[in-house]
Amino acid sequence: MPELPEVETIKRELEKAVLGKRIVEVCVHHPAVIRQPSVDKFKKGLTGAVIKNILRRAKVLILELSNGKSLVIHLKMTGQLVYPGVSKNSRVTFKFSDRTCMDFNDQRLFAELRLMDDWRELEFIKNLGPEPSQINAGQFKEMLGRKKTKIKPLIMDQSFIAGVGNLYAAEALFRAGIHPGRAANSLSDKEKELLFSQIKNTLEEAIEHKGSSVDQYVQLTGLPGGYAKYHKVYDRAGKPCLVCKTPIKRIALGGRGTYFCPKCQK
DNA sequence: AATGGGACCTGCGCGC
DNA sequence: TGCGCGCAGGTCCCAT
Repeated sequence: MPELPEVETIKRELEKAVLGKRIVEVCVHHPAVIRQPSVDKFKKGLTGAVIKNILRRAKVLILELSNGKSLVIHLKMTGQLVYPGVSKNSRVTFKFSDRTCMDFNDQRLFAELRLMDDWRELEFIKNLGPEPSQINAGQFKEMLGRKKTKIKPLIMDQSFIAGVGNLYAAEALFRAGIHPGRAANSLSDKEKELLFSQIKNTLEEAIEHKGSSVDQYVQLTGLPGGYAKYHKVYDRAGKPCLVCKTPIKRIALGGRGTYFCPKCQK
């Protein structure tokens, strides 16, 4: 499932691969993924446009175009962008003037593609909290202070802080030694600072390894990311903690699978 | 305000 | 062998 590191990886690869290219044709093989506007307007608005700028906000990719519009892509769980495209089971194919193409794939059809006049007007983007890289520990502490929510669902809340999903929330909490079910305002100042630095560290390390390939995520090239082998708790239920050998536990928090070490995380 | 659950969707792994 | 079930998770939406 693409979270901040996976989307950032794709963003950086897109900059190398398709920035400056002109889109000459868009083939929509599964219209359900086009959320805005109509499929027809989507295709017309993209055809002939040059990709001028590529941005990431939270888990959202934004391709700004020469005609002033933006292609806004949320991969959700199983969305993929692959370049050069192989046109096998793709939901959408983007063809460029140099005769190369890019595939958008999405097994489960949760992903969302939009063509917008101003991506900043997307409600989801308006409501996003800050990027972890754009705040400091003091600000993070202040944000946490007022919240009574359980800490793990809170750091996964995109309106609280942007880009952290289920996997990295679990990993960061393990590294900070904090139980995922703790009330946010029960964390000591020291724990808040540690959690903040571990969120940043975990995300940065994952970006260095080009993301975690669990489920469907692949890099733009179609190759898997390399970070999954460094996971300490995610998807390791029953396996020994890499620090203390206690079996990793799985519970549900906010309806999501939550992995933690009952001994290391208090 | 916070929390829980279901919905969206499909493929996979499990148990019988 | 084959079937049915639960599960996976990002986000939205509704109910409590």
